[in-house]
Amino acid sequence: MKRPTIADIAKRAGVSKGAVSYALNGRPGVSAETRQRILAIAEEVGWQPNSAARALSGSMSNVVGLALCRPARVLGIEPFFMELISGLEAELSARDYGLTLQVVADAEAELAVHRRWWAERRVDGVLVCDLRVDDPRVPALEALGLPAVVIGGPTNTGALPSVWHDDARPLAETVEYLSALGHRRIAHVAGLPELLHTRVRTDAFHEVAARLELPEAETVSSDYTGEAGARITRRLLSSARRPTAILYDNDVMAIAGLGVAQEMRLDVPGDLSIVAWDDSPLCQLTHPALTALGRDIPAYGVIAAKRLLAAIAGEDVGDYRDLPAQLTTRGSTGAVRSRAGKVT
Amino acid sequence: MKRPTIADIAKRAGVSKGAVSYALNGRPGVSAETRQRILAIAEEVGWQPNSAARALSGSMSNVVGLALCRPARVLGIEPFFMELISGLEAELSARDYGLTLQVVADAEAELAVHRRWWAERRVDGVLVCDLRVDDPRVPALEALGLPAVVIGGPTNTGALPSVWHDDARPLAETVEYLSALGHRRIAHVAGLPELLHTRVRTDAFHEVAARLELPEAETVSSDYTGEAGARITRRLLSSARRPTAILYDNDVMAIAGLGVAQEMRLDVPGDLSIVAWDDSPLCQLTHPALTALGRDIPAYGVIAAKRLLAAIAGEDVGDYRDLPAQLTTRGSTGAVRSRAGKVT
DNA sequence: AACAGCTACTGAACCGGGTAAGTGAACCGA
DNA sequence: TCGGTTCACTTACCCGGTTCAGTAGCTGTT
Repeated sequence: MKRPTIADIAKRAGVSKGAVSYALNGRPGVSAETRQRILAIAEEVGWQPNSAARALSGSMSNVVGLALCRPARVLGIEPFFMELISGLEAELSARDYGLTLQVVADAEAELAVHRRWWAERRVDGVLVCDLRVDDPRVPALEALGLPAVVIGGPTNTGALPSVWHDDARPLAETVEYLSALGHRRIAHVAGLPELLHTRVRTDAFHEVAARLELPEAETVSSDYTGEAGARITRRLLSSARRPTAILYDNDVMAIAGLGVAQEMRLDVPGDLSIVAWDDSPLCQLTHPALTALGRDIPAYGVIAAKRLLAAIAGEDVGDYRDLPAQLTTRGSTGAVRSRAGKVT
Repeated sequence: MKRPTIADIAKRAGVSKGAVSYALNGRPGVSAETRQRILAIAEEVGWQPNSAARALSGSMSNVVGLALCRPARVLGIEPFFMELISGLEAELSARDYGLTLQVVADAEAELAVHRRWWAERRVDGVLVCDLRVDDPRVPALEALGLPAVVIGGPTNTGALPSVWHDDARPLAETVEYLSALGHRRIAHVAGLPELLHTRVRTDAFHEVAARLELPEAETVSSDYTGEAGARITRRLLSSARRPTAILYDNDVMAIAGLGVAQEMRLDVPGDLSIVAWDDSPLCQLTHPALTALGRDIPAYGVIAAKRLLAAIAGEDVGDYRDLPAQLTTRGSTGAVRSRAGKVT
């Protein structure tokens, strides 16, 4: 019942601790015969290395950290994080790495957690989500020398490697698609304005709006909750010159927006087209189903984990550009009705 | 830049390592004056205990483990797990405990993870989710002597303490409520049949159906996905004697079911009443909004964490019964239409 | 003065691995 | 036959804390 140590194995094999250590780690210094004997005993007694002892002498914890700073409600309802975690986990556990998770209140708390993890040598590296426009974590992590991979970017990441994807192009393509369907008044319900990807999307939105000469393009910030999505949609649709298409920065808000439109007796897509960013299974459950910009999030997590492990191993990891989001058209988008079109 | 150790502090304070250890841990053996001096130095150099060294000598890792065995898609879309994790985390981090997460493929893999964690002394205790009817993890964890708290139960948990809530009563109340609204043909779209709570709910459903003399009460198993919910709903509503009310074991299936009903031009709640188990914000985004059985999941997580920490501390922890789910009625349930009622 | 009892420490062992340096025996070439 | 090399180990110490057994110095008691 007591957990065996290498000393126990050494005693049973009639060799020293050192020999056992060499044998178990596949290092030279023991004969093939002795190695076999030691491995057999280790197997028999169910030996596993004590992680603390390994971490203490090897100065590696074989753990990476992920701190999330979103309120419980949002974390729960956003499939993104769990899908990302699934992907991270798949890669980490395949390489015998653990993942520790901490939910924090804000960016300062997250930084404090990183510092503590580092000082306590609890993790070998961290993943940084929700990159902010002027993110205090980037210079702090650089100063600490704690291996880190930023999920997002690729700008504003300092010297930290990033795993990113281009949001500007898919956004432009989506607006171009809506424009081709005849939409002239398009609104963008964006996410938290302090997040970098919100900035990227918003900038791209205004740029393409200018290019396509859509002077009434409007961006509104939100907090990703369904309530915010509903409230903003209600306001947008109540205005005299209401938009004929709305692009939401997550699926929950898009679903809420669809609900508001239906409550206001607007036909989707006849009177209003809706596009969601983040194509989770939820998008297929509504009626009409939501046209959405989707990516393979677990795969993104796998890449991020691979890169972080490489960075921990001391490799010189550069930025990695993942595939951009793909627009999947479903029932929520369509051509502008002639009447609605005429108002323009 | 190099992280300070107690030896560094000892040198600067002109005392021995032991004295520093006593001072930093608030134990007797040093004068108040010396203690102050040592604490000041520790503060100044930013000392934090090396977690590996502590774990090695103290034989406590200050980490608890949570293994989840659901596919990425389901994990992402079920708010339950993230909300639970938020709650767990709130309590754990307040007590300087970490949470390690692992996503696994099946119950055997989960057990293997528990064994490894135990053998490597990586965790001080584990949380067990998704209790199965005949769960191999229970006897295995008992045999290991690894502190564990089962989230679910209270039966089939052997000698392990559980944090549970009664599903039978809320289910019965829900069926009684539907019955009072005139529903006679009620279906139950249950979750994975191997999960204990599915069994509890299903048994309760048939018991109350017998009591209320609803011979056509039917339970169908599912895998919690929206696709399953849609498929089963389509089949139920296509039958000659279709149900007038359906109770779904999670919100995603309920939303999918609502979609199918609307696609089939059935009025909700006129032709069909819908109740969802798990009241996430999603339930309020549909039209009509979903009547749902909800609980405070983060609070449940806090309790589970408290209990696990108590069990780790060697306290004799008993089962804890949390509040049962509360039915929140919204637009998706209503009285049976006379025409529909007559069919009975 | 002798002794007990206390405080405030010190020194060393210990947790369970990793690893550099050292050792004895076998082997090998000149 | 002897020095050099390699092999297969052993020895001993390290990682950074915790903890237990001393111990020196002071106080109080009789």
